[in-house]
Amino acid sequence: MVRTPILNVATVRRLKAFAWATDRQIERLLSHMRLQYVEKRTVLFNEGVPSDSLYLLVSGVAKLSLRSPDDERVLVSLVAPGELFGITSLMPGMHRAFRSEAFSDCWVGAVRPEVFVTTLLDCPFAEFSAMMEGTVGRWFALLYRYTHFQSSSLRQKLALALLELARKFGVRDARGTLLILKLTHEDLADLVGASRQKVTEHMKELERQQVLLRDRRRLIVHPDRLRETAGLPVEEK
Amino acid sequence: MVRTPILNVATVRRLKAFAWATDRQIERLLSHMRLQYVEKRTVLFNEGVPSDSLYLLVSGVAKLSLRSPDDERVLVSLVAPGELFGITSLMPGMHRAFRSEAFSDCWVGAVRPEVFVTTLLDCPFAEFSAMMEGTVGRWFALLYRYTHFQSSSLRQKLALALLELARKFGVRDARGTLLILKLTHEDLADLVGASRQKVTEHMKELERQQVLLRDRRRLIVHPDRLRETAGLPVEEK
DNA sequence: GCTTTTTTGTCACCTGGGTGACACATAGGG
DNA sequence: CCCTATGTGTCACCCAGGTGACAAAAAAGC
Repeated sequence: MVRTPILNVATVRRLKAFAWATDRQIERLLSHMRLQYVEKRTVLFNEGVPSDSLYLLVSGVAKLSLRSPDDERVLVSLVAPGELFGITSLMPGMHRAFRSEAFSDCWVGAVRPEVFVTTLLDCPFAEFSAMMEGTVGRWFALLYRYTHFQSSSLRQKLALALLELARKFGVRDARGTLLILKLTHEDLADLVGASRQKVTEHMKELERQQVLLRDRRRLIVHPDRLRETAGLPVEEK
Repeated sequence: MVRTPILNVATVRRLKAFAWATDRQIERLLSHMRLQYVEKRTVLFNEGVPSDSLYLLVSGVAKLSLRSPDDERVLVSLVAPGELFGITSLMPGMHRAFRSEAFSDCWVGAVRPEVFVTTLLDCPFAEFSAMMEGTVGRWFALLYRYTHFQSSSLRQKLALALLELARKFGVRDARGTLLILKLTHEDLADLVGASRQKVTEHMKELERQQVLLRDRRRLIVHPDRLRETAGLPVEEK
């Protein structure tokens, strides 16, 4: 039988969580936290689902992972006791970026993000949340790209990188999405961590497959087809 | 000659920056923002330096990069007009994670992070900043690892991953830093995106080189030597 | 327009790391 | 304590992508 841990201010301090908060704030927060036992291998949340809770790992080890194009699991990170996770819940309408499951038997505390923010910061959740999105949302996109790079071929990495560029620098055009930058193959190579030569080869091939085309030194891409060659699930934000 | 752009509420709205803020807030923010022209290839800040400004890209394209072990530049991301960058300044005492330079001629607005936060959120900077660190600081460490993976050999990736694990799960021990987890080579392989077999080979070699040792199924690592094999600059947080 | 510099396209060749296969070691459960 | 399942060590072989080299094509100066 497993004994339920006691979750009080002292425990939280020992875990070095919320180091910046006062005892009173932590007490209030704890009163809204539901503690749950999660058995090894159990999935706490899956990537892509709406995120409505923020978690504190009390004991054990949790694991964040994602599914790669060829259906393998990429282990993104291991979560240590005292760490907060499920942070997408702090940004408005954002879905889970990773799957979380128990790497060993765990005790986990869950709170609603609104409670978390208003308790520890006394500022409306909506404002904080918008601020987070405006500032760190970008980093998330980056992390997303890099974690997906992990198990991708060069072709897929290129597609992923071009998709990000299309989102940032693309304008609609009769023939697709026009990237308003002049990029050399070398720039792209630096972006995906490959050699210039191979990038040239793959770009040629992508052009041949009508995934993109070039008008002088401007690229026009076809996001849907890019998404397909990147091996991403059909529709995604 | 270059004409200085006009930076007013309308311009900011067109850039879709700070979409959540009111006109009054944006006006106040702008009154504290110093606009500067940055010529192509000019470095705005370097990785590792203290970060005391937050930037808004007004026009042009900026570039974030880092130097890899073998002294190559990894292009981490291209920044589009309307994006905020230099976000490490929002976390207490954090140093720049990347170098930022102008990819094309740019106009950039700079603000002090305290002004940014207090203007847009009306909450003390110190509190917001601590909150950021406590919540998204972790993601930064991840992004750091993944961006460094880009140009690393398997051996270096392993070292990087083990360093992160040591930071999270390590306890000091007479022989080094003991990781209080039972990890299989397969777990490590998933973490660095490699095959189990190769991980076995490299772990064996690292053991032979006294970078780490094994006590039953627990790892004891030597962070300094790991840092060395990871090809990281000598001392770093 | 002509010259210089920067990109692009394509080779041939090499190497780090993936794959499959299998023996051995270890750890846990009963 | 034994048996089974799970982890480790080591092969031989293959392939994606790196490297160097060089010619053709575009851009950028002038």
